[in-house]
Amino acid sequence: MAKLGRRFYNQDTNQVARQLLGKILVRPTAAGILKGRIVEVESYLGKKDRAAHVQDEPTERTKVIFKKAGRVYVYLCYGVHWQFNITTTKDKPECILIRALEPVTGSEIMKDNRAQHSSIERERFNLKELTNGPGKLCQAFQINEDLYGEDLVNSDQIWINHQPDLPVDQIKTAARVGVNYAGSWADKKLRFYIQDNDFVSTV
DNA sequence: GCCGGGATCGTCT
DNA sequence: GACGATCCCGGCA
Repeated sequence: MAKLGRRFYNQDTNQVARQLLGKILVRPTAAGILKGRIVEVESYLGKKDRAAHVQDEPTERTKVIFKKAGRVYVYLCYGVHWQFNITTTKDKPECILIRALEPVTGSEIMKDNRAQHSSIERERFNLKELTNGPGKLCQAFQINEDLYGEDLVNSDQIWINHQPDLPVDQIKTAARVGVNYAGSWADKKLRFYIQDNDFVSTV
């Protein structure tokens, strides 16, 4: 299955967000290859978006968002959890947070990875708990600061494979999670997820 | 089952 | 010096 190219990431951010649903994230690791179907994402729309990280000028943390589309933006949340984002649109500092995946290949390795980061015993993880949240999927897929700035178009460490676009009636929209402080931007329907999918973090 | 709070630290004010 | 784009555990029902 073909790797998504620059043109895909260079579209309008909400368009990329919708089209990412159903696509396959591929992550080769030392223990084996991991694949997951993207089932939930959020758009962050640049300087005007009060929930977004970008300010007027790039900072050490946010500089990759200002570069060309299709790069990996990772950051540490609450001092504990990594969050995985993909940059879009070559002219705007916008990105998409990947909030949930459905395991496709390598779920036993994902279980190892999750157990390594937590005090929970390996056998207590069921399939659903491996990747149904932004911090969880980063544990399962070994996504951390090492991948900051990786180019999904050229990287051999992480990329996304094409799949047919989903029918629009399977895509649900909602307010984003955890951004109540963002004033009028808190209520905007910038979260997109696959209807009735078991791996979506919250409905 | 549901709810409340603690962990933990990089980033920006 | 304050604050999260979260996760997990414990307490209570």
